[in-house]
Amino acid sequence: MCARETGRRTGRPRSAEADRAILDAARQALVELGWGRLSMGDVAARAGVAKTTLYRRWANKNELVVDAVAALFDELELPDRGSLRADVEGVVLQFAALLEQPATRTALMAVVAEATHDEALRRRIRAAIVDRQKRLVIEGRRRAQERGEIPPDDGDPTAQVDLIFDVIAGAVVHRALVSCEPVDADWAARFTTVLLGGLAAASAI
Amino acid sequence: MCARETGRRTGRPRSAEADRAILDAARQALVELGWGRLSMGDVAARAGVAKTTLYRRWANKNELVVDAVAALFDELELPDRGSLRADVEGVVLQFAALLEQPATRTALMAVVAEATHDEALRRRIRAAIVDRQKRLVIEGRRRAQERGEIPPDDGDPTAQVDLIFDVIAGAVVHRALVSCEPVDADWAARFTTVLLGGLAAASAI
DNA sequence: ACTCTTTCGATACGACCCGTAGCGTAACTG
DNA sequence: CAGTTACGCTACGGGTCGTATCGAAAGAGT
Repeated sequence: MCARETGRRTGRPRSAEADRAILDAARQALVELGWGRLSMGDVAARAGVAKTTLYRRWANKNELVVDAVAALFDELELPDRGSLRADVEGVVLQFAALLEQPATRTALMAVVAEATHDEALRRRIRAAIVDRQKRLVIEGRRRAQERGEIPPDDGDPTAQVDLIFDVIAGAVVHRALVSCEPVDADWAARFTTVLLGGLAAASAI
Repeated sequence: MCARETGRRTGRPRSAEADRAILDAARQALVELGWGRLSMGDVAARAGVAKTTLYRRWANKNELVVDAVAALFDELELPDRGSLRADVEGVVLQFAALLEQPATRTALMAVVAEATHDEALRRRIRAAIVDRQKRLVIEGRRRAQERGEIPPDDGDPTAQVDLIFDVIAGAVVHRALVSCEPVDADWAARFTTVLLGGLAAASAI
């Protein structure tokens, strides 16, 4: 989205090191200053590059910050822990650990807030962050079906996947970012009990 | 937080009409422009007052916007609909309707994002918005216990109230603001089924 | 009526930031 | 070496924040 590949045959190549330095500087500045007080000049100074270099790669502040944030969520995974309950608790704690890092927390809230009145930014965030994490729900469901813990699909599972995703991500984000209370193993266990009990009741209809 | 009561014995009184005009203008500007592009000069112009008048009442932009937002959540209520399920569905839809208003949506996200790196603002928001809404959960629980739908408390119900609150508010906020999909009667019904089933399973332990 | 106190409107101001433009230089290619 | 592109640097216009200043207005008390 920043460096063109086609038509670039000669000339001084872009510094990949500068890319990393800029994104790191942007994340660091976002943590320390927040969205409003983050300035492009400051990011450039932290990265040790000129401000014009930032604008050669990203069109504006929003684009740069979103790119800096998107990479933070790539580390989420869903290792097979042997049972649906363990998988859910595992991903809840993993997600919570990510949100406990000030970088991720500040970045996510800032980006979501900015997207509230920017449709293009909203689409970009949904594609880069939200839809990507839904894979975790889909994968966990598939494993649980293979284990026989939940019944196989009858029809389109999209609605149920969306509901589960909103409940998990919503509850964790709300507790971590709005209520500002810890998402520890005890909370994860109680939350998982509610979620699995609820899904069992819902599928029994 | 703005008008002092002690020591104010004489002089020209503050215009209460200006207060309302400023808060209305701030909400309107927040909807149209978002946090980043909302300017104090613009709010002053919309309200028909001088910019200095804003700074005489609020220390800075954050304080003004938070005050403008806090009032939006006062309209939430929990009418008795006769059953726990109906009460939950009612408050979910009511909350969702509030979040569907661009004013509330933009304002909430902007304020939460701003609070991520501002401890004082965070405390203010929790006291003014979060803790206030927990009353809805406490009241709904009490009614359900009186009806015999859920067992009475054994010990401190704080943890369960907090969990329920995070699940309800988190799921609704996440669907409405992050997933950007509608919270309609169908979704509310399915969500309530999951929640009540989960609570029944949790209390059966 | 007169004074005192406080608020109000209007204007100007310094500081900061965004995003752009121009220029000379560095790095890489054929 | 010539051509092309990225880079650092500087400067700029436009906008905003928050403050300062000053005269006028609106009440309260005597």
